[in-house]
Amino acid sequence: MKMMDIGEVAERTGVPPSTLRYYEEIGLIRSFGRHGLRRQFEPDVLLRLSLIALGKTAGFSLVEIAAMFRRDGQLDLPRAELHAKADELQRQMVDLRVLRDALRHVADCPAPSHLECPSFRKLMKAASRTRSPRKLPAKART
Amino acid sequence: MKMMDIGEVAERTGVPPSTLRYYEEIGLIRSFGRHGLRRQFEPDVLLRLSLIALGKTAGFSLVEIAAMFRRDGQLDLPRAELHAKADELQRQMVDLRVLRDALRHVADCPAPSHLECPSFRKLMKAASRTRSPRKLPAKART
DNA sequence: GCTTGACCTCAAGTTGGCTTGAAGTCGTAG
DNA sequence: CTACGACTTCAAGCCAACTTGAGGTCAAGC
Repeated sequence: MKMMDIGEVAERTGVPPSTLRYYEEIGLIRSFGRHGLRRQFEPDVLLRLSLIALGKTAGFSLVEIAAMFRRDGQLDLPRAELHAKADELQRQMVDLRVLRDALRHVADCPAPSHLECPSFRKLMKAASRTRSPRKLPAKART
Repeated sequence: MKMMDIGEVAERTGVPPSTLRYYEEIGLIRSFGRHGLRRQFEPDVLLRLSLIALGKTAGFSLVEIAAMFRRDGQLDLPRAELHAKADELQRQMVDLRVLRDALRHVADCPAPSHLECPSFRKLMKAASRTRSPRKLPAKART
């Protein structure tokens, strides 16, 4: 039962204390009582934070992620939704490929104006067919 | 010189008038004078909006996109940067593939608890190595 | 027993990309 | 000529996911 202070959790996960408090506030994680004022976290929380990170990377909102945990901490993953998500990622990959090719073309095309280059226009058209992209959550740590 | 009202532009691009006004406000598009109060847009703007959409799909912010246009409407993209961007997209694709596979596994794995499934844990680890994901801008119109 | 510094709360602020609402203008079809 | 409806402005609101700041608490090491 080695409990951790919020600072230790932060250090071990890279998730800042303010965020951990926020996560607790919205019910995404739980602390196990206090030591004085201080929240005490069970080691459990580390795994849970990994799962949260995974979910975020996949483009789920915090609310969606919260819904995937059962009260016992087990995952309760909506299979159909996961498949949908995987398919969405697949489409995103296709879009990215088109885009990547477009950028590469633009970088190498000798045409005086990209806007007049037929193959660029074609690539653009392909790209404009893309599905509404879901937000891949940011936090590019700049 | 067939000018368009904002409504026509909206209809032809799917971008709502409020957004078009917002884009003009931040200098992302321009209108060519007014007819009475009404903005008049040149057909040009349609192409420009396609490019903007393309940029958004690639994960560029509106500010970044704005920086890619020269005053004459031409694109101004340094080759090196474009290649870098393309490479970034490539990495993003790889990350997405890992994630997609992880999701598919989770959706289909018969293990009683994902947390105990070795291959899930492995996928999680792989996913947690992913680069900082670029924001694919959202606003899936729900 | 006192200082220290890691924690605490709560409210408010931030960012990006828009949307909404109220109140006003104006070209055109009838 | 008048009504209509498509436009206009401007300020404010919204959302997610946090962060920041002010002011307070408290356990542990000296």
